[in-house]
Amino acid sequence: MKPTNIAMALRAAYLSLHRQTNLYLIKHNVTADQFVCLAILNEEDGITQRELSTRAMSDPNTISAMLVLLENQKLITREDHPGDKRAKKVFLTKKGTSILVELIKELKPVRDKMIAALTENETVRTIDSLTKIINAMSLITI
Amino acid sequence: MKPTNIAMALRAAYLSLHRQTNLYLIKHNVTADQFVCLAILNEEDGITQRELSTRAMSDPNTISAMLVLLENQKLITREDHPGDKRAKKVFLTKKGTSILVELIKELKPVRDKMIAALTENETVRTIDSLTKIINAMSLITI
DNA sequence: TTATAATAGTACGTATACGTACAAAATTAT
DNA sequence: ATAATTTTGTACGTATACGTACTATTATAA
Repeated sequence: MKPTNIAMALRAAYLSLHRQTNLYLIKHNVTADQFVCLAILNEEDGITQRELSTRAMSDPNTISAMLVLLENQKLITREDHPGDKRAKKVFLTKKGTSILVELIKELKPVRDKMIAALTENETVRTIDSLTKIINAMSLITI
Repeated sequence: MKPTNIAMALRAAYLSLHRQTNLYLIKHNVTADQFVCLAILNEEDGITQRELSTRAMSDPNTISAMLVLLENQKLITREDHPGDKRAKKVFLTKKGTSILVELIKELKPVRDKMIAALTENETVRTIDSLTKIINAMSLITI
């Protein structure tokens, strides 16, 4: 598998990673994208949906739908924002926090494959290059 | 925007590129993923849906649904495979071929941003690293 | 040759991506 | 202070991602 251009390489790499991640998480009834949300909330609780969508690189509509599902599974809760009646603050529940620990364990083989695939230098350089692409493609710069 | 790990960097870079591409193509009623299919068919006509799904890194179900939409727009046609009654061969129509030319023109700003974002060496190295990730994440190696 | 397994494609269901449109609330402009 | 604009979140619709299940066909095994 050798993509001819960087766009197809990005597509193939992202989709492959996404599929692998979903495969390892499916037994916990959590998707790769839901894992991203849970992990972000684990870093900082009580952020707004807007902030969560920014950090997760997801559309606010998508976050809205995902949070309904995560709420139904009792992995997160939402509270009215005290200072802004439009906004909602999102919190990990105890169940969400403990499941996240399991998910992280479950994903160890994926992390290991990723670490084995690239040297440390390559990893740093690749993140650097991807960051440049992200900034170049940023919608803000239109 | 500086992702902390390579998984999130990949996610952010791919989604950003995908959004940019969709933005530039929407006026032609073609999505980024449909563009991928059209471009692959332009390289080689008459391949099966299975082959197309492999090259596009898409699920056969997804390809099936996309081809219905592209067929409705008269951008592709499908014929029974002469040697395999299960399979279908996919072809670009004249309209599909000429629209693809327009789409490629439309995407010039995206290509230019991508070229400006990385040096030639960086681009080569990034494709190389992404290829390693693709192979590491390949479902075949499970 | 007949039974079994594998393959190509589709139907259906759920999750995600995201556009448009909307209501409620907050911010800014005048 | 009031009007105009922006922001937060949701509802709805279409496209994509992909699992499961199914039919038809092909390839393989017995």
